Amino acid sequence: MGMTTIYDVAELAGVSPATVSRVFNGTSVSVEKSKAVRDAAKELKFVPSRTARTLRRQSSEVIGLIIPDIENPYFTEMARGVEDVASEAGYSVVLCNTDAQVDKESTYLQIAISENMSGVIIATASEQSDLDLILATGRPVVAVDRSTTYDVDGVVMANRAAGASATRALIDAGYQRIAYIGGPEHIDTAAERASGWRASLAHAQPDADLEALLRFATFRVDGGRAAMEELLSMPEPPDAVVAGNNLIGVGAIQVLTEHGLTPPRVGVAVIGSLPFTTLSPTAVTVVRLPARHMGVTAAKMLLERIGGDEQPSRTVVLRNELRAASVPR
Amino acid sequence: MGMTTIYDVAELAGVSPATVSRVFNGTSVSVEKSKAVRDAAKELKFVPSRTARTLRRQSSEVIGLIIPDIENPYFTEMARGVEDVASEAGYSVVLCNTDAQVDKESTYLQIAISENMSGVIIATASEQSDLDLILATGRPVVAVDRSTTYDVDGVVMANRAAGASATRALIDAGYQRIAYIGGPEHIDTAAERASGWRASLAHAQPDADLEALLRFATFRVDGGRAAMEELLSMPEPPDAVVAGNNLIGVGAIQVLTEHGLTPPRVGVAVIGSLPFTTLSPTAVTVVRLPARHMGVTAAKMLLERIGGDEQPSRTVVLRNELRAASVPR
DNA sequence: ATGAAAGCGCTAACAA
DNA sequence: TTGTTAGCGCTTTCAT
Repeated sequence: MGMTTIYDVAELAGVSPATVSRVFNGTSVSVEKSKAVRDAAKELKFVPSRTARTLRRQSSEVIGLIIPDIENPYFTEMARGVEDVASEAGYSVVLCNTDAQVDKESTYLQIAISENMSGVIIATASEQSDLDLILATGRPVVAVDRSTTYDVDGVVMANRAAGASATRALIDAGYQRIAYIGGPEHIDTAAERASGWRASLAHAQPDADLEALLRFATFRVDGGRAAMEELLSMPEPPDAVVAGNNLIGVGAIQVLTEHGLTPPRVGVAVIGSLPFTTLSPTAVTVVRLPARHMGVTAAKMLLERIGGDEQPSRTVVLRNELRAASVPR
Repeated sequence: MGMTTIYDVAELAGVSPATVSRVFNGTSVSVEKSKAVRDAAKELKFVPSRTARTLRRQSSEVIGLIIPDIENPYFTEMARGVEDVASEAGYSVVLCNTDAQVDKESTYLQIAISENMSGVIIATASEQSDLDLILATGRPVVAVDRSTTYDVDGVVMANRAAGASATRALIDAGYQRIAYIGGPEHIDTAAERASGWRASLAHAQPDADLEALLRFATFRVDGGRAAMEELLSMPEPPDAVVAGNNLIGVGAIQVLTEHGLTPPRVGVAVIGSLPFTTLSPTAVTVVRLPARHMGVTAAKMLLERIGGDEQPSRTVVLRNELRAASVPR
């Protein structure tokens, strides 16, 4: 029960505790002693205490990944990217789910400090997110998906371009009344994507009443469902819709299917991938967002900062990839 | 940069470090001193070091959740359940993704020990999984989804029943040649679900050649796709299929859709939910597995053990819920 | 109720 | 190369 320590190993191996520590940290130790230590460690099933090491070093090989919705495949795909890079570098990743609540987010940021994590990658819960405390500790922070008002590194999608090209694909396919269901207005990604839709549509149809075709929802399946129902109940319903994220897209398509309006009868373009869709892949236009790549990029940037990189903060904007529906209307 | 400690707070508040500690641990301190300490702590933006506390106490308010596939919604749904219960009790959850690899799993189990986590919830990567080391430390372990040969608490689904009722639903709907695509044969959940299928089908069709209709795949979308393609290329293809998990189901339905055999033209029953499907919910039979509930149950059991509960180990089997397709063939 | 002091397991500066 | 030793920040006995 009482864990075995470097002192136990040292005694069995006939060396000092410091030598044991050195063996496990790769600093110069003679071959014989090194072997003696390893043998003793194996014999005693020694597992070094990260806790003690962290306390001593004032830093742990752990990075925090703070996201608003762990059940959204977009974020889990990103988490995979982060994890792959981090574990390659010997870091472990603590995944924290905020449910888009600022107070939960604050708690996790405190924990990051309190556990001496070396850095944090965060998709902020809202504009209200408070990074002051963690930045005051000098820990590096990388913002993903959403940008912040803080002077930190960031990795974001080309959101306006995504909204624009999704919309253009529907225009090119001949749809006339193209609605937009976006995420919460106060989230910058949502606003930017909507502005891309607005620009494309205004360009093609200068006289269209855009605001009548615009809905804001939560970034969740039920948000997409509710907004789609509402759009269908309009006196003059849209003949196509752009979904502001993957889950909204799922909800919208579900409702359309239930109403017998399976795409492409009503045109659908989704910003974000639908990894678990059962639709024919050619029925819906998708603007693929490179979520995994976002995670990989963020993790690399964070590790550079942890390594002492002091250059001015950067924001990387990731290109997205249009896959237009190929089935004729 | 150097973090503020209880010593700094103590000095500002004019008390001893021990008193500061007591304030943050809820032991008896006079009202005035308590207030002085809180004020000083706020002023200095004091964040107590979990690392130091963990080292001293030899235990941290962290539980490890080790799963084979973080991108599978089944596991993220479960993670939500774990997280909700844990954070309610003041614990944080570290999510560890093993990719179904035993060596990654061992690494995470070592980290759990090394970080003094209070316990672990694990969906084992395989039969080879090695829990000896962590059990030797006396830490509680709860096995989820898959059972183990170790004497630990467990929470599992009623897998055989799930396989049987999925199959029966297809039989009742009038399908004749009902294939099965299961997960890897060596994983017990996969084997049990398959045996449920086998039993139901053998009962209804004593002369059927079951093995010709059985395929094993990975528990992933591509596994389902490959197996379904193979089934369709048989001289006498099946007219229905049972998918051994959610991702296999997605893959199978994708392939069917691409071949113009949208359910219910070919009958489909899936063991597990399809949270992001865009199908009409009535076209496919689903055996809902209560993943969130599994997480909740496991977390509660683990917390009881952490609290000192010493009763003999238990395994909870969770009931599932059949939602038969309601669209006629 | 409060303070003094020891020590959790490790690392790193200093000596040898 | 190796050992000795002083903490990292906290909790917790033991006195007071």
